[in-house]
Amino acid sequence: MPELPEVETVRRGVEPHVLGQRILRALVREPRLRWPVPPDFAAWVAGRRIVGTDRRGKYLLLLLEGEPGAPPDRLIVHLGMSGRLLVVARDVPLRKHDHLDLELEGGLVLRYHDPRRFGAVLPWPAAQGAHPLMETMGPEPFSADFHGDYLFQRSRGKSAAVKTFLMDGGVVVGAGNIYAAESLFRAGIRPTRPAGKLTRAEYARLAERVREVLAEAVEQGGTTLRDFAGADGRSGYFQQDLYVYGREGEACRVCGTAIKSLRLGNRQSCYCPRCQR
DNA sequence: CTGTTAACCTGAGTGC
DNA sequence: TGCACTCAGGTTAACA
Repeated sequence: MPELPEVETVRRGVEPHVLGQRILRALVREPRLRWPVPPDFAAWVAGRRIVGTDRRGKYLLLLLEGEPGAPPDRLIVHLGMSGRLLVVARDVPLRKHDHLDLELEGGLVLRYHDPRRFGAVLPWPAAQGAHPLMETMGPEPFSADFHGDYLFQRSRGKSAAVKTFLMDGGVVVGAGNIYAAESLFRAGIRPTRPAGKLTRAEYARLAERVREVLAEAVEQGGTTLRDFAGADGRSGYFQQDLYVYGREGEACRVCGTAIKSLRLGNRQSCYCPRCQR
């Protein structure tokens, strides 16, 4: 499910409900996520106040009040492929795969739901410094560090397909299968081109389109194909704006040519053979 | 080092 | 209906 726009949509949906709220109690029904929820998790979060939210790549962060004067601890939430983080009333009945609840003092519950359990909920004390997961990440697409020249430099000597390169979280965070395909379409670049062979100008275009696509998708509340929902359970709308993803065999919305599909790194990759060279 | 593949897990869809 | 099979928005461990 969730690439950067979906995670950002969830963050924005969650934030107003949780800001300043104290977590009264945590209930872990199923600790077996991508990484196990540690046994002391409930004790670690109980009584803590949520002082902020943040996002790094596809990771949603809840900032928890630490010792006075100390930086906030973090609760790292990853939605994997099928995860949801919902704000619900306390009496909303449990469904299958509701793995974890954070009960807030105002009466609401932050509920983590994830059928495939590819996601994670991890406590991360500030005293432990940066999480290893965040250490190896590339720049945020909306940061000043992300631009065409950066992609150009990073890609030199690489023979891997440009789409694979773009989806590598060590290069830039946030673009998964949908948005990599859409960005490449808008930039007019074929996903199979070896990353090291693109020109500086092509990367300038690509960086711009990556930002554009992600920004539009955030604006639309993300893309809902199956599993994704915002914190309020509602769908996103960006699926209406897709040019290539999931449109194999359909007519290109720009030139009418049939959209083609192939597999790159075991991922379906759709493109327009006429618009993308 | 780079690049590719399989694996993690459940559910939905398809074809027989 | 049911069974076997394929595929799905992410990430990483294991391999060549």
